[in-house]
Amino acid sequence: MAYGKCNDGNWVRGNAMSGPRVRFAPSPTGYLHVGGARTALFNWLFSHREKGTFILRVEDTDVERNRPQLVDGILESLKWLGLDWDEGPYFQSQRLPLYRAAAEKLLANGSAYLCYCPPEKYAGGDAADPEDGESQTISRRITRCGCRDGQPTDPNQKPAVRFRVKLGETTAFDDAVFGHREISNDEIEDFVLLRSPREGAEGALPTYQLGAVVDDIEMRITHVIRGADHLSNTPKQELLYRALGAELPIFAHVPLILGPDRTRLSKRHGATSVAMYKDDGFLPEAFRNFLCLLGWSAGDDSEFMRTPELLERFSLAGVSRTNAVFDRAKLEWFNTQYLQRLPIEEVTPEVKGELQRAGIWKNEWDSGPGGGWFARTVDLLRPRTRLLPDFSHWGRGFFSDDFDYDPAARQKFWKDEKLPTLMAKLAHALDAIPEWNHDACEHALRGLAESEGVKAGLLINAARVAIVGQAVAPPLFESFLAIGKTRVVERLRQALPAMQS
RNA sequence: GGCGCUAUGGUGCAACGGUUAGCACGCGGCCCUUUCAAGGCCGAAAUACGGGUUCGAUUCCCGUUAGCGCUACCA
Repeated sequence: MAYGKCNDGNWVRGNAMSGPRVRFAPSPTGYLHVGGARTALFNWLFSHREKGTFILRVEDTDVERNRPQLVDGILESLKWLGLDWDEGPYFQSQRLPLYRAAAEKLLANGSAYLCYCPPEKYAGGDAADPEDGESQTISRRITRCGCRDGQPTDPNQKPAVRFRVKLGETTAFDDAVFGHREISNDEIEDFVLLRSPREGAEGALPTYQLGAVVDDIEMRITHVIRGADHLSNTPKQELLYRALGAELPIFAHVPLILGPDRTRLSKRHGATSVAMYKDDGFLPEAFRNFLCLLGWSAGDDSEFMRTPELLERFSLAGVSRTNAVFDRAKLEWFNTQYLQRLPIEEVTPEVKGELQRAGIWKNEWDSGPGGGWFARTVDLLRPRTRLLPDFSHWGRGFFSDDFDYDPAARQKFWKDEKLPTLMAKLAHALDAIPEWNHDACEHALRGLAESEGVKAGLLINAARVAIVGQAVAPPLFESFLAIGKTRVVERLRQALPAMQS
């Protein structure tokens, strides 16, 4: 082996002069999905851990399926996740001459040949392969047509360029995650390098195999960290590296992320795009922490790990080989943990963003005396929050006078018919408090309960619904302080009519 | 169909020849209590199956099964 593991378990070349170079190469056929995000995260962690370079490359060679406008969304999602790159984004669509030159070289040295078979002959293999398992058993076979031996099937066709796989040999490589891999070349088809030029197009487009390898060579990628769906493709790429006279990078394939039904995660599983999680109100760091633990572990029981710790502990050696199911419940748990455990100054900006989205943010909370109030209020609310929108939904009454009474809360805590009278008295008693503090409020309320012969809980629960419209809220007297005397008294009085109905 | 990869509670991970198989999420119960969370404690829940190797297999080997991947002029 030309390389080995260094102390921390990460694979590096023995004589690496500078740090490793890795890349994340999404293709703009959709949004950034969680599987891609996890791959990007591993690359990012690895490159930072090893003081290397993280390159972003957009693989947009499939004109048919490409949606250029999706690129921005992908970049945005990466940024939201905090996965910044050092180079790029490079676009394969702007590097076409590179791939064509490589194909020429392979043609010239006999590693490739022109294939004149009509594309339809091979295209649509999946369509012809019935998912239902009924009838026709189309066994797909390894493509080896007459063109390989210089007998063009149809010289009138515009040819594609295929790689000439040397039969009777074995191709092997060492994967940093899956270990030693070996396959007989006889199992590898003569894969296409350059697609046949289409009508009206200016030239031939490369396939994934060619594009990825040429770019990885040209960009001097040292570690290819990507999804395990490429494990079976790797021998082909190794053949390409050799035919191009390039040194092999270290491959590290990471297991796939599955849906709850253990099939590959896809749209029908619901939220699969990173953007949706952002919209749902997850914190990027919580999402990162969760994602990192899908297919990787620090080797012990550690779970809650902030990014610096992840950076410190990440290693390819800790990557598992089994596919993992994406569990939203656990993601939410992580978010809850972050919402509660982060230093308050790290969560207030996020809450500010949420309140802005909800249209109830006031600039006076930003700094000065008001800033202290905002941070204290967020701190008061956060033990009961799970996602960011909780602040603007059930926490709305703390920031806005415009809130509704939750029907279930009214139903539950406004049942007692004495309540309107009691609440009026409570409002009066609170209004009379000279110094608005926790104990004074509690004193006033409990005193009233005692003199009226009712349980304090009755007043507490009813008052809570009256001041914030919710059955769920922080402890009442702390809520009183956060909302302020004037508003509390006002809201108590305003609730009276609703309480009677 | 062919080739390959994988296999620990429902889920994510630990145990890398010897443990009463550990942790976390979720679930159930209890405590706390001013609602609801959080937190604390307790509990149910797993080595896919069958053969080997070994004094001893979750762990190593083989087979079966299942899932997934590749088998495209997609990436």
